[in-house]
Amino acid sequence: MPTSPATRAFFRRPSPVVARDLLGRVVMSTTPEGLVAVRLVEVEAYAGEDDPASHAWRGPTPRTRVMYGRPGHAYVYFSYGMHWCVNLVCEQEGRAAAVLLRAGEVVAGEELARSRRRPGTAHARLASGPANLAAVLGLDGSWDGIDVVARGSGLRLRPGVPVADADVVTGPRVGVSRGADTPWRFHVAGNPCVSAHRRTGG
DNA sequence: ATTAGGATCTTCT
DNA sequence: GAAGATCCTAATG
Repeated sequence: MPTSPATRAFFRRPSPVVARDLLGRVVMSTTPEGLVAVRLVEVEAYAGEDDPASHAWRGPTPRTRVMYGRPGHAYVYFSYGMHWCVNLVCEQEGRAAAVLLRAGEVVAGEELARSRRRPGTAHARLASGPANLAAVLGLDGSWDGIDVVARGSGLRLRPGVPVADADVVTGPRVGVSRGADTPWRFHVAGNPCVSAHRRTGG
């Protein structure tokens, strides 16, 4: 029964299980500018080629190459011509399952995180939304494929404070039309950093 | 409070 | 040519 997100076994499990377990965990990026850490409060699971909402639905492309690789690596993709978003690859090699990191609270490196966002952004909004979360961590395409389990990696996970079942809310994934009936979005009930409160409530 | 539009990548039709 | 795992700003009620 893996409990630490810093192990390969943690990511070998089904992506919805990994997603739920990631709530409350801390993602940390280290760059020459410094360190930023975010405690996750909202994530979404995607399956591989079985999942019509997944980037891997139609099979491998150059972009999704990393999704088909080993678990515990980051799949970083460019969205809507503007934004970067981060997933963590799950299950065994070849399965293309992943968890999208959607929102969190900045718990370390607030000043650096703030410098990567619009001036005047409220604390709770710094990492609210997948592109915002990637932005405060300083991530872009050069991070695609990075191993978050490897010691000394620039992107790592910490145990954080796990979230009790009573505080976990599940629902349909945000912004997807195909596969919208699959309740694989997980977030912390009532947390102000959750990105889709206004749209879906809870 | 809600809505509409812009930015311009990757993939599919 | 269109849609998408988005976010921000400006224009409206």
